[in-house]
Amino acid sequence: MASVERHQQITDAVRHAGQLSVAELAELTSTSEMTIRRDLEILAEQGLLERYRGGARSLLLRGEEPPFALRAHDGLEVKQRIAAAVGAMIADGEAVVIDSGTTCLEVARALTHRRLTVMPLSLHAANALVGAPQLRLLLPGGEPRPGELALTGPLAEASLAALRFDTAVIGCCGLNAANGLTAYDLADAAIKRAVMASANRVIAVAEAAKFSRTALAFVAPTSALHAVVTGDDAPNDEADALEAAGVVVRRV
Amino acid sequence: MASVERHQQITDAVRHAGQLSVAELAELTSTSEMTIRRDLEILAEQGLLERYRGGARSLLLRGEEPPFALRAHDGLEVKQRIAAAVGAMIADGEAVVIDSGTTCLEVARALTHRRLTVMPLSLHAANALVGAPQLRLLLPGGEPRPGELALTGPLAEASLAALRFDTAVIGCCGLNAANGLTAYDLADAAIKRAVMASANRVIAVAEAAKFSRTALAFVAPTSALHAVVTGDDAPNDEADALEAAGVVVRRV
DNA sequence: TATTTTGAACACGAACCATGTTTGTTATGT
DNA sequence: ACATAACAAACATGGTTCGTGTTCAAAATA
Repeated sequence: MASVERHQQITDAVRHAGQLSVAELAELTSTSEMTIRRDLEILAEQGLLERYRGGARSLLLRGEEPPFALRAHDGLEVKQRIAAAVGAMIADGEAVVIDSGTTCLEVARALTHRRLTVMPLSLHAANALVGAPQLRLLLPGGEPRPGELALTGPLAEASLAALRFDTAVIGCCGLNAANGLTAYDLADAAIKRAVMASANRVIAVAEAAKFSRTALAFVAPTSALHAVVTGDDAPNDEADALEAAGVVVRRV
Repeated sequence: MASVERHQQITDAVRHAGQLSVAELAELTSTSEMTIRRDLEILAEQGLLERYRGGARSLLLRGEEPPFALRAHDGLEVKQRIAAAVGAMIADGEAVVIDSGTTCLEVARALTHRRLTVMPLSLHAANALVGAPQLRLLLPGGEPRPGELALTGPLAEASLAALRFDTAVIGCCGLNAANGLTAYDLADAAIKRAVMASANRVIAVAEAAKFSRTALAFVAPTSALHAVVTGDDAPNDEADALEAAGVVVRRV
């Protein structure tokens, strides 16, 4: 599949330049203009960019969260390492709630063949877990946000309020000592808080980039976490601050 | 895809004979034994049959409900006609809850491009509706039953109890004047009752075969229904009995 | 131990997908 | 209104994948 990386290339180039012409993109990727047009059609359908006559402009604003399909393939190896480490921290028989997001989706995949009770908070993870023989799968209600398929809203919160989990695995958009754990989406932040309230142990997953980012919605201070699993390239000062706050830090 | 109809052929033959050898199946389908083995591996994974050395035996017991994947392609045209008719009975802007099952899945598909609020009771339907632009999608909580992916249990009932719908579309395993609406699964029957309690109007969908069948779990008498949509080959006496009970009957 | 069944490995062919080219249509600018 | 550029549909082509058959070594059964 050379096409997916060309799509990535186009998306990146358009995002960086703001807008680019079909001819420029054809030259950049050394393909025909027709191929570029077909690509742009697909990418526009995914909401990544907007076509205009002669080219396309990016719809990914600075600071805005890129769509799920894009993030899913980004840094997959790190996410899988993190997911494996989280899996090792969970004992058979536990009841686990897994947040939405691409890293948490990998965690769900890593737990597929375990003997556990699992409640995923996104349909992506739910679909990944369907059919797992030893797994007891539990779904919260809610409204799936387009693309992300994260279940939010009163129904989701009610589902969480009715349950108590051994472990919660939550993702985040930003995580640092100064601003705590933050999320892009307000409804998502509310869910994360509900999750943390109904779990005995909270494990946060966060690639290194998350430490230097802060999103709109505040969820909780870092002291509310019991453990953070991150990549081996996480900044030392943030890791130290977490440990000083009593959080177990695992770098993989 | 000639393979799917060969799978169907194998499943039917094995179910009819109880068990068959690899050689017999190879001759029946005029393929190689290796292909049969690969097919059996797939079918065994789906729980349709059980392999033993030299052949396979059916796991589909008489009277038991065949698995979802099998029913989904059976009588698809009728189901789609029924689904279209149901769609015509629903007005834009309504809040609709859609039951699990293959016929209801078609109803969900028929509503994809409508402007509605929809709560599907199975993950199959949920996945079919994800990404529909004009649709407000709402999911109940619950435990997805393997294969069927119908959401059941206390979480699902709680989600339903919190909502009021304009219309409920429910499927069934059996439907006739003598035994009312019946379902194979107890948990499913409980959900159907909850659905009916939280909807102003109840439309049941039922292919003709459902009228001559009665399943284990009683859900409700036919008088609890407002309308029944069925195929044009539905038995007259049952249709008359329904109309006598004040139920609108639509045959398509 | 002899025989049969099985599944992994390789090979072949068909179907499918992505790409490029051509051509007619549509939109834009002067 | 005309000329030009961009677009999209239609067709052809090359590459890839998927399904199937064959062969052979390993495993299970008698």
